[in-house]
Amino acid sequence: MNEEFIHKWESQVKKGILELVVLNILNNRDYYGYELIEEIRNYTLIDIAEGTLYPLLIRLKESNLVLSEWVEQDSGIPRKYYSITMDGKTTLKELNIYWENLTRSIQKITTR
Amino acid sequence: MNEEFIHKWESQVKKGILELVVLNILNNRDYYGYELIEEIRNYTLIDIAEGTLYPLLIRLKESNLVLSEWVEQDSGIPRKYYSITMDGKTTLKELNIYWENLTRSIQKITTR
DNA sequence: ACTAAATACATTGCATAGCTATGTATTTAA
DNA sequence: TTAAATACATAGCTATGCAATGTATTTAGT
Repeated sequence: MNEEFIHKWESQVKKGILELVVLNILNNRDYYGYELIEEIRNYTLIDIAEGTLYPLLIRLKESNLVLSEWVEQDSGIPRKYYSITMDGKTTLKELNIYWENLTRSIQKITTR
Repeated sequence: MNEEFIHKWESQVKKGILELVVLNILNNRDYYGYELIEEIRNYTLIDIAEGTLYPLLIRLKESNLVLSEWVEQDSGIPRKYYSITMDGKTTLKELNIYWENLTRSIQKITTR
């Protein structure tokens, strides 16, 4: 068993998948960044680094798939909430279709 | 719908996944590179570029997950056949476990 | 009261992998 | 005879995850 290979591979596998995960979570309700990290860890056991998530959210915004809004708190640091756009929803549908076909075909290979 | 985003995303999603696919296919029998491209296209509809596969196979070999052997043909160009190693098999089991957990958790997010 | 941890955002630089383009060489089909 | 297919390979570009680092506020522990 090649531990180093597996470690690097796990990082590579996350590329692209994290955007899929974030968009799907934002499709349910609005989240702020720090909250998303916890939510993703709870749902997928993926420990997403802050240095990964914040640039990711900026990319999604620049692609017009999400919007962001600063929200002051009664107590504590202001939070930047993200919401999915109409374009984000239609794009997400395409991603989910691609993902489903991909996982189904890989399923066939791993179990035959 | 953001076509450009989707196009880039599909490339990113393949990172890591292609190694999983190749190792799983090699787990059944030996293949040569050019043959793998066709096999992957048939099974997964993923059109893998030659410039992607050959470096990938070299990486797998350098990680001792596969072996390669030149095989002369009665007619035509010699083929370099790849076979999975013992280390490759145990590593692949780990990758498949990670992959199954990952896809199962994403499944929960996309359908809730 | 002081300190460490948690919360909440962000950026820089590195390592890695997919893709296009290009190259070599042989064989087959038009 | 020319184009396409077979079969291998590499260079450079682009994009993303991650560790490290930074700022600032709030909360919990001693």
